[in-house]
Amino acid sequence: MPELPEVETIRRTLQERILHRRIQGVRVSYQKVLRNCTELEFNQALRDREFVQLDRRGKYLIAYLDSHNRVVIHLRMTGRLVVLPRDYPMEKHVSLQIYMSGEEELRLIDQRKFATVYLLQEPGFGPIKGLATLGMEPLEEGFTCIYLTEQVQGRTAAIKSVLLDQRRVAGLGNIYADESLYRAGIFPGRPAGSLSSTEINRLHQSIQRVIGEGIAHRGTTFRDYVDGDGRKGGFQELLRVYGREGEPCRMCGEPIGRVKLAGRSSFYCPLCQR
DNA sequence: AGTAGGACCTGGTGGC
DNA sequence: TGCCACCAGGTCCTAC
Repeated sequence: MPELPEVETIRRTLQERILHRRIQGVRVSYQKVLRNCTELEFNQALRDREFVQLDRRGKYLIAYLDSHNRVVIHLRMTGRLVVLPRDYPMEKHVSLQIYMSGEEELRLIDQRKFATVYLLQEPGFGPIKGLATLGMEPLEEGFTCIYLTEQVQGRTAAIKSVLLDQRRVAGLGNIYADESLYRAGIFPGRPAGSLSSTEINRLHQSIQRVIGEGIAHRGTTFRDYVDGDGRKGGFQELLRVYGREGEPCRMCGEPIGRVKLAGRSSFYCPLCQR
């Protein structure tokens, strides 16, 4: 579900509510959510500790304990993280609860059970391959036109697939990739290597703008995304193509089209995107 | 090296 | 109302 702007919004809202609070224990109701440790090990590592820092890399959340151990969470499609009073009624699909001082708890709720949680007790991100191999983030200093050019040149794969490849650009998902390509006027199925330098420049600018605006609007609630406070995002009002099949393009009025690329729906304007 | 397809899961929607 | 096929914002693995 959440892409970079949503995960960043969750990070910002959550850090106010979980940092520097004593962890009293954990409860794992879906065992497979823990990918590299048992419930017992997880409980032992967290109990009587506190989180001191909450970072984000791509779509991963990284929570640092005062022991220097780290908890890494990826929400995948439907994961949600919310802080609630301990006696708040249990929702369906709760995978994990972390009990904190102050009679509150952090809940991981995940309808499709794809979300993953790791406990890292050694330096580095080795055990989490996707995290260890992430590319540049759109708003990171190193994400330059030159960098993007290196990522696309010589590739025959569709530019959309390249944008979704987290090793090349960290944090884009289906929504923000489509919105970036629309704003750059590039058809998602174009071979990446066929983009001119002008198009790469436009795409670079579009990605940064779309991600920046996405964060400013606290993410996109297309289905059920909410931040750590339970609030919906606002960027869905600003979507130009995603989910708008058949509706008029805001630039030219042509009905928005949809194609399957790499198994994913891609929305685009047949006239504005070449 | 690339890419297509299946796997991981559940629920909502639309067709009949 | 019931049943069924299909769809979903992500990533990983295997097979070609």
